[in-house]
Amino acid sequence: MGGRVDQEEQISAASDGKAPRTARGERTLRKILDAARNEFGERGFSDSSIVGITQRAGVALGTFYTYFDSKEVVFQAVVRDMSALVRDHVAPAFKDATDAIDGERRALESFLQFAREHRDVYRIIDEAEFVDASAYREHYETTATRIAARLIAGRDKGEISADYSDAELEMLAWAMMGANVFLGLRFSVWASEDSKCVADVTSRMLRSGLQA
Amino acid sequence: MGGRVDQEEQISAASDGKAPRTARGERTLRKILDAARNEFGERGFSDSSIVGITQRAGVALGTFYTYFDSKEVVFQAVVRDMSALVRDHVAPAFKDATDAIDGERRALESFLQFAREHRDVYRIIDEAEFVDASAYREHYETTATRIAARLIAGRDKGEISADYSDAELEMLAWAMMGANVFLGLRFSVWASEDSKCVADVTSRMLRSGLQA
DNA sequence: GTGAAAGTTGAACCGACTTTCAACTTGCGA
DNA sequence: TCGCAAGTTGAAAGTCGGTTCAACTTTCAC
Repeated sequence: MGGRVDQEEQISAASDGKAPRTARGERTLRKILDAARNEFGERGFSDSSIVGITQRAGVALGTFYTYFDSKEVVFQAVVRDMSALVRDHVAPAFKDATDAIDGERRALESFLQFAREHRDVYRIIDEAEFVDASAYREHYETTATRIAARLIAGRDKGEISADYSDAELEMLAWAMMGANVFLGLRFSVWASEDSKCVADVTSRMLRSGLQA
Repeated sequence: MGGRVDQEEQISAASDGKAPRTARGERTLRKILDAARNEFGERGFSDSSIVGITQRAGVALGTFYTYFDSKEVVFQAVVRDMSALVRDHVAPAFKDATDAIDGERRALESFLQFAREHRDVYRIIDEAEFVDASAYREHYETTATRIAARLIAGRDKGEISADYSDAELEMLAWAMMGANVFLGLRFSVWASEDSKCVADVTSRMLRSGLQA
C-alpha cells in the first residue's frame, strides 16, 4: 500500500539537504510534522507560528530550522501528507461496488465520514489554495484524474452512457469532485449529518438525473 | 436592482461609528474599498498590507483608520461587496430559460464567464473561508438557498422529478453549487475554456444522469 | 571508550507590519 | 467670508514573529 510512498515522503518531507540522518533526527522530524498539522488545523496558516509548532512538539525554536527552511515549506509537507491520507481512506470503498456509479456513491460516503472525523485535515487542504497553490492544484488534479479514469472505465464496461466522450467525463469528474467537497463542508464539517443519506441522494441524481 | 442595497452597504461598509459624513469622505472610502479589492485579489489576504492598500488608493496610511478598525474589517466589507456582485451578474441569466434545468445551465454559463473575467473576485470569496468564516458561510448559504428554491419551484411545476423531497433538493443544491465552484476554478480561473461547452455537458448530466 | 558528525538550544537580531497621534488642510453651513 | 467639524497626513512608536548562530549535548561508527 502506501508504505513505500510514506518512507519516501518522510525523507523528502524536510527541505532540501535537511533530511535527518539518525533515528533521533527522524523522531524529531515526525514530532514537528505532527505538531504542525495540529497547529495549522487549529489556528489556520497565518495565525500559526513556528514558536507554536515547536512548543507543541516540545523542541526548541532553532530545531525547526534543522529540518525546514520556512513555515511555507512545513505547510507544504503537511498538505502532501494529508492528501495521501484522504486518498488511502477512500480507496478501499470501491471493492464491493456493484457498478461504477455505486463505486462513486461509496467513495462519497467514505469521504464524508473522513471529513467528519478530520475537520482539521479538511481545513488544511482547503487553505492550501492560498498558501501553497501548487500543492492544492496537485491534490485536486490527481483526484479528478482518478475519478475520470473510473468513469471512463465504467463507460467502457457499459455501465455509464456511451454518449459521454473522454473529455466530457473529465469535466464531469471536476463537477463531481466539487459536489463532494461542498457536501463535505456543509454536511460533515459544519454539521454532522448522516453520510449515507447524503451520498444516496447524490448518487440517485447522478444515476438518473433530475428531470421528471 | 442593487441600487438601494449598494447605498446601505456603502454606509455600513466602514467600521462602527466611522461612516463618512461628507462627500469627500465618501469618495475616500470608495477609493480605499476599491484599492483593497485589488490588493487582496492580487496578493491574497496575508500578503496584503494596509500600506499597500493606501498606496493604491493614493491616500496616507493614517486615513485608513478613519474608516476601518483593521485589515479584517475591510476584507469583510470587500467580501460582502463581491458577494452581491456575483449574485447580480448571474440573476438575469434566468429570464429566457425554457425550464428549471435550463435555467441552471444558463446560470452556470454566466457564472463561468464571470469567474473568467473576475479571477480576483473569485479568489477573495474563496479566501474568506479562512479570514472571515461568517461572510463565507453567509455567501454560500444564501446561494444554496436560492438554488434550492428554484429546484423546488421547478419540481412543483413538474419539470423536476417529484421523487425528490424539499430536503433532498436542498442537499442537491449544495452539490450543484460545489460542482459550479470547482468547474469555475478549473475551467475559468486556471484555464479559460469554453463556458458554453462546460455548462452544456454538466446540464446534460443533470437532466438525465450518467447511467447507460 | 573516543571523537567526529549530527542534532539541539534559546537569546538576540531583524525586518515588516499595524496602529497612534498631534499638526495640518479642506470644505461646508451660517 | 468665517469658523469649526471633518478629514488627511506621515513620522514614529510599538508589536510580533521569522530567522540566525555559536555554544552545547547526544549519538554512533570504529
